[in-house]
Amino acid sequence: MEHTESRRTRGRPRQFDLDEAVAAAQRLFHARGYDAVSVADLIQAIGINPPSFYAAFGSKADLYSRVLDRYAAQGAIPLADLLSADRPIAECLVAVLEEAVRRYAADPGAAGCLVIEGARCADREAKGAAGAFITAAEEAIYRFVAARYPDQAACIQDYMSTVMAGLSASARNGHNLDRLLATARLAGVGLEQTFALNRQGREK
Amino acid sequence: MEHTESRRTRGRPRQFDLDEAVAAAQRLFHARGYDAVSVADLIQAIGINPPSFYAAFGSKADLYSRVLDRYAAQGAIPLADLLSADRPIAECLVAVLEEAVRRYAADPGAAGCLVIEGARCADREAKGAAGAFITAAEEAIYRFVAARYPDQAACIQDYMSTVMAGLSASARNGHNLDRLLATARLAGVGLEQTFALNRQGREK
DNA sequence: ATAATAATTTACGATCCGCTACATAAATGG
DNA sequence: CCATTTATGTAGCGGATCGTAAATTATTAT
Repeated sequence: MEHTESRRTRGRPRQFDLDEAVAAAQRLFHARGYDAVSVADLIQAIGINPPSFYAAFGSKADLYSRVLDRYAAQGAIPLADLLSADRPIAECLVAVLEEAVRRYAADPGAAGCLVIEGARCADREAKGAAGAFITAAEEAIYRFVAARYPDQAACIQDYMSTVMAGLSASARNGHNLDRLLATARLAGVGLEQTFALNRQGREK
Repeated sequence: MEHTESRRTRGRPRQFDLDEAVAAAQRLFHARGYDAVSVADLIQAIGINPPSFYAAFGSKADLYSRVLDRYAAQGAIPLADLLSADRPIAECLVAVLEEAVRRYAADPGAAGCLVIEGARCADREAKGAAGAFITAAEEAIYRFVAARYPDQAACIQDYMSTVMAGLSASARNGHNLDRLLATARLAGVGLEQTFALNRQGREK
């Protein structure tokens, strides 16, 4: 009926929608963080019983991994677009910060970054899964900067990571979009000056 | 013998040192965060049994409150000193960031800020206790800036909170002192330019 | 119809959690 | 010496949590 892909398989059909379940889990994880969400919470939110949960997802960490994939495919910051622009580097990086902030503040019930906050959990597996996404983003930023300013790339990568972690935390602490944007732009001053000075140095 | 204050009280004397116990709890809370430390962990680290724990501290949250007091008295950033200096505002604020970073990176086994990280926990009571310290620090920064630049104070307060949360997170993520210091100084550029521009505006 | 497959429901076992009851030990006050 | 007070150790209760075993139900294949 609903599934276009993979025509009728053998046994009893699943009575809940997989993507809806992952979406419900995503809302929970985003709102409370990985550790604070119990399997019981997930089961209740999805509306199924434990055996269905474990049969469908394997474990809480595996489900979280699916949530991250879903997020990457739908809600994540389009780093590739923002960084491939032919604008000045600092402008691109500030655009990343601003775009991040818009997402962090979009849902007051699930403030901050799903990935950054998820990486702070105690579970090794979930931490690794979220950490992989973070590492990928950091490497994208590194490569983007290193293409033109190899010496600055490492330090800018650290700076971007730190600022985004801070912005995510502040979003969780109730800062609204305007406050977060102001903070992000203030953080952008350091970026602008870094590359402005660098350009001066080259022109000398 | 050991206690100079309050000569011998009535009943059986306590067989463990209160401050040592609080110190052990502080190490645990700082290393793992509030939520990830169980009462069983604390009891084991202190070397006592549950009844002694509850008799002495009341609850995990109460003990955490004691830990925060101990931290404020010993390990916290001396905001009053750093901000009362007659140096330029931006310099003072950068000094705060640098001093913070030194503490965040001091113990690799307990990286980041005890208070900032503690405020992220799920327990309402502990969150409130840590939050009070954060609010006090934020207000100190606000007042310091507002004394000379009332219009900028709120935004600078947000910025400082965000950067410090980010630095604490990066410390937890393994950034060493040098990397953190570089990040803090880059964050300082935004502060310097804010007040440099402001001064220009006045002189016009 | 019967077998095979897979999801669902109910129920439960194992573990850990925070916390306390109870009896005991070690000190002081009369 | 006895009462009082306070801390300690053992043992365990009630609850939550994760995960699974067993029987049941719904669907497809032959």
